Amino acid sequence: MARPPAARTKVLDAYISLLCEEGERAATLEAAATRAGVSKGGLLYHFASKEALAAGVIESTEEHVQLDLDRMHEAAEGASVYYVQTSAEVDTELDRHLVAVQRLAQAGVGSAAAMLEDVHARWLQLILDEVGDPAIAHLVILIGEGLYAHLAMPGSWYQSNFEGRLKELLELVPQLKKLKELNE
Amino acid sequence: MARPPAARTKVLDAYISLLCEEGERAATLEAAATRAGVSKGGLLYHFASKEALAAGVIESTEEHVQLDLDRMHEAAEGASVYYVQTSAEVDTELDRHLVAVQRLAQAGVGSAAAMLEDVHARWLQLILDEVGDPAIAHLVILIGEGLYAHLAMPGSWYQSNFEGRLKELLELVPQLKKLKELNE
DNA sequence: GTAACTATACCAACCGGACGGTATAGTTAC
DNA sequence: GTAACTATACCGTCCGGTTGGTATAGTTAC
Repeated sequence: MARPPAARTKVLDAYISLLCEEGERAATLEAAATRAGVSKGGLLYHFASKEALAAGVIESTEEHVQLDLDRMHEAAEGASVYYVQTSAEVDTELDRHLVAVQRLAQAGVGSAAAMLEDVHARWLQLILDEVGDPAIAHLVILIGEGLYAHLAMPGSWYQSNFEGRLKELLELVPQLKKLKELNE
Repeated sequence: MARPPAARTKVLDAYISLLCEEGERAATLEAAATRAGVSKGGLLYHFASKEALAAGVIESTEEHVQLDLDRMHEAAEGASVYYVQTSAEVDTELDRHLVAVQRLAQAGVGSAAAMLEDVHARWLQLILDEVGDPAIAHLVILIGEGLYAHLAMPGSWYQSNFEGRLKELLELVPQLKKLKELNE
């Protein structure tokens, strides 16, 4: 191997950015190549098809997810709080990847949808391990999902209405565990 | 004047179905026309452009949203519970419309994104009127959003994991109001 | 009352552009 | 000399939109 495949990484990153910022429809092969500063031929040298590109995104995402799950497992603040907090983070590499995968899933890429299901299942398991009760775990997952949906949506409604309230929200999350007792 | 424009309604319904079931990319003019049992030309007679079709969906959605907000305002079980419950309903006309608008928003249709922001703001206001505390209202909105995100996602993970747990969840929602006191 | 005309509600065929993908010939860095 | 590209040209397909036409029902003029 002579030179390291610099283009491969750049193309993947550009494609993810396009998916996040412009949507799946705008994320064409040529647009990805241009944004990556690579020729279309160069892109297709590394990713033989658009499907292969999507697979590349998913593969790269899986690595980030695995790291996140490890951190979540060992988080001092608990899995639930960690999960909600990271769901609200916009600028991490993991979130960029997950938004991209979400876009792919909604565009009909089956493996992307499957991956999201799998990730959700793994998140749920860790939260369930912490909080014990399935209904509470359900609640926590939904809150994270809700935050996530806002991030994945174009527009700034979330920013202007919930900004700064995140800290307050995170303080409420550990209290959710008490709900079950309260309910009985 | 003469015949009623039967095609118009059928086309709108077909386009919404396509957006929900197959995604924005598959929701082409020809696909919508075919599903509506109309020629492409016939479709374009009623909706001069794809943009006009989207506008038709949004307009139709606005009517359903208005009805829902009225019902939410007068719901005996309270705005929060009503909101979460209806967020989990898959088969209503309103949800079909909202999923369609969401798909449009993520495909870059600005007016669709604007509408969703507006609807969220109105939902939040009603919930805030009920629960008083902004952080709790925040929480409720996010739970509904989370449910909604699952519905809008292809795949059946939600069905197999959360099915039947909705009742339990809905019982927890009114308890959320107590969180604030608990926290102090 | 009927012929001429208008408006509505479509359909079928086509056009231009974009996009995914192929092919090929040449270039650069190690 | 080989992996990692660039550059360009091209093909088939699909998609949004245009055009030209048809059928039907109501409206007007006489």
